[in-house]
Amino acid sequence: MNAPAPMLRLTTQRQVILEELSKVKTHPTASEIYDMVRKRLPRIGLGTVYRNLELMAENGMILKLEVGGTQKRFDATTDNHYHIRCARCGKVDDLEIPVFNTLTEEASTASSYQILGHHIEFTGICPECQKIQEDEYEE
Amino acid sequence: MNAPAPMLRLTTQRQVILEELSKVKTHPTASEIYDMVRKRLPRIGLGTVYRNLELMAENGMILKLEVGGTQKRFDATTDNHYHIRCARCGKVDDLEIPVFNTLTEEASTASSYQILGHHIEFTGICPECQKIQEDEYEE
DNA sequence: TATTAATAAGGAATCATTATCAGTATAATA
DNA sequence: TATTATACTGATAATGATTCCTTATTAATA
Repeated sequence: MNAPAPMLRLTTQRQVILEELSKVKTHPTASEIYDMVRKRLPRIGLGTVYRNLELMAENGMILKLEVGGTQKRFDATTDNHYHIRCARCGKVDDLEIPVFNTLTEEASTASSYQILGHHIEFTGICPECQKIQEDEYEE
Repeated sequence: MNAPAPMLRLTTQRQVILEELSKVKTHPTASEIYDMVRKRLPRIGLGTVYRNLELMAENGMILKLEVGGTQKRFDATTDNHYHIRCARCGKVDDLEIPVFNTLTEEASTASSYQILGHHIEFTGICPECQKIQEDEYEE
């Protein structure tokens, strides 16, 4: 059915993308990663960044976050954890609360889907944007 | 700061969009809603559908789902509930498990964000796609 | 080292969504 | 009811994110 997956070469581009993504605690979008990587590889193409993020996500090397907002975000930490997204600026951070492994079982009994996993996304206002909002009130 | 919100007129287009969205239990995308509405209003524009879905979401009449996948989805049921998305066909269904209101408080203590809410999205394979996968194995 | 398969870069193409604008419909009120 | 102000529509253009395509490179290995 599926063609055999080609072996992944560890090219310079791929390595740098992975390194830069691992450096940050945020969850950058493809074009943010492109900007980060371009400082070290000025001739890299945006398409290369997209292709490799996709390939590495398929191989479980990184996580592609299917969160709200218009752009997909990527994460070098692959173990399950939850996220919080700023409703104002769109930034995504990790949330340090334990993962509810029981949720998947609970969902299995409530649904005819074959459950694969779950993700919790909180919405809020980040500290920076809280400040900006306060300033706006003062004007 | 913000201009006063204009009053919302209940135009035919708006009414039909709301009616069609209320008819279905799924969570259609804007273009799916466009197709549904066009059977009754053949001359409606796609932009009108987008504009009105956005306005009605701002007014709390419907829910704009910030779920994974490339397209936004809309929901006529505005009370908080969780969703499950098919990893294969992208369909989104409701999940009948109770909402964890305590989660928001828990997140508040774990984060410096001002928490507004949360959403849980399960991933799985819908019954239809399970069938298709079984058929593929037999070949 | 020669072969070949995966990969890169660059640009075109696509898809979803938003913005613009000119004309129309509706509500407010004179 | 006529006038005026404003919301709204439909068509189309513009934008933004992502994917696709083509040709040239590059890494693995025979």
